[in-house]
Amino acid sequence: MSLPHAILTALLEKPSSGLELTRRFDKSIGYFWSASHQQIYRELGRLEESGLIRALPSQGPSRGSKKEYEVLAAGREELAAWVARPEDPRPIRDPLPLRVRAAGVVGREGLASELRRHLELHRAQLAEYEAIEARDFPAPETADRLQHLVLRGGIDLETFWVEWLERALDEVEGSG
Amino acid sequence: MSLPHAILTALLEKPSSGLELTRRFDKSIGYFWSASHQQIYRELGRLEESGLIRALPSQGPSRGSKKEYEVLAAGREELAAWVARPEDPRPIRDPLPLRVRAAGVVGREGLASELRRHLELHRAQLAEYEAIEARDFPAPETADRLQHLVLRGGIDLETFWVEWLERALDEVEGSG
DNA sequence: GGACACATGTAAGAGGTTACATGATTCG
DNA sequence: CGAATCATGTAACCTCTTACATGTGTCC
Repeated sequence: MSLPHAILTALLEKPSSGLELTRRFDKSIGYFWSASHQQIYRELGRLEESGLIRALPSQGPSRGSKKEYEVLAAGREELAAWVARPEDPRPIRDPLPLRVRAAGVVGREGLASELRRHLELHRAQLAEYEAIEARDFPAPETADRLQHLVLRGGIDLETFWVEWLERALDEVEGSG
Repeated sequence: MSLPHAILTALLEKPSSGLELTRRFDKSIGYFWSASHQQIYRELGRLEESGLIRALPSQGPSRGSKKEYEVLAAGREELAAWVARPEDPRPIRDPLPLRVRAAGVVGREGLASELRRHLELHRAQLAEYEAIEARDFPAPETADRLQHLVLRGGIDLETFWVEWLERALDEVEGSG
C-alpha cells in the first residue's frame, strides 16, 4: 500500500498530471520507488474516488487531454498517518545474488558477463545520483534535509551494489 | 520469474519437501529471496508439471503426508540457462525512504519511532548474518566461495540500512 | 481421545507487468 | 495532411499476500 502514498507525496510537492507523475517517478521518487504510467493512472482514479485528491477543473474529453490533480485535506491527513503507521520492512527479493548462488550449484558459465553488465548499470545510476547531489545539494545545507537524506540513501545503496559486484567479479574471474 | 529458479537451486543443494523448502527460504535463501509456503507449494506443482522436478516415490494421500522432490536433468539445464540469461536489475521499491520523504512534506510526527524500530530490526538481522558467517565461514576459505559471497552481500546490505537509519535518526531527532 | 506440531493445499484479492487502444497537439 | 509526440486509458496475465481448510503423527 505504498504507491498511493508515493503519489500523494509527489502531488503535494507539486500538482501534476499522470504523465508528469510518471516522469517524476523515473527521477527523484525513483530513488526508492518505481511505477509505470498504467499503475499511476489506475491509482489516480482510485484516489479521486476515495476523495483524497481531486482533478483540477478543465474541459475536454477524458482521453487525450491533460488532467491535473491536487491533494485534498483528507489526502494530506492520510499521508501524515502513514508516516507514523508501524509497517515492517519488506522482504528482500533480488534475483542477481540468487543467480550467483545458483552458479555455485550448476556452474559459472555466462555469469561473469551478467555481473559486468549489472556493474555498469549500477555505476551509471550512481554517477547520475551523484550529479544530482552536486547540483541540488551543494555546501552544508539548511533546507530539504530529509530529501537529501533520501538521495544519500540512493547513493549509498548503489555504492553497495557496485562494491559487491566488483568483489563478485574478482571471485568469478579470478578463479573461474 | 525467479521463484522457480530459487526452488531449483535449493532442491539441487538438497532434495526436500515443501515445508523444508519454506524453512530454508526463511534462512539462507532468504538473504535475497523470500517466499511463503503457499507460493512454494504452487510452484512445486508447476515445476513438476513442466517436468523440471519430480516427486520421490511415496505412498499416502496428498494432503497431510510428506512429499519430497528432486531436480531432473531438464531442471538443471533450465537453471544453468537462467544463470547466463540477461535480465535487468529489478526496480527498487522500499516504503521506508518514501516515508521519510513524505515526512518532509506533511511533518515528522511519529517518524522517529518507526526509524528506531526498523533500526533495531536491521541490527538484529545483521547480527544473525554475522553469526552465520562466523560459524560457517571461518578462516581464509577454500570452498563455497560463491555462497559466502552471497552471505557477504546480505551482511553489507544490512550494514547499509543500519548506517542509513542511524544517520536518519540523527537528523530527525537532532532537529525535529 | 485431545492437543499440538507437522504437512499440504485452496481461494480471493491486491499489486505489478506487458501489450494494446485511442484521442489531442505540434511541426513540417 | 502525415508523422511524431503528448496524453490518457483498457485488458489480460502473473506474482504475492492474506485468510482459511484439511489431513497426519506423536505425546500425554
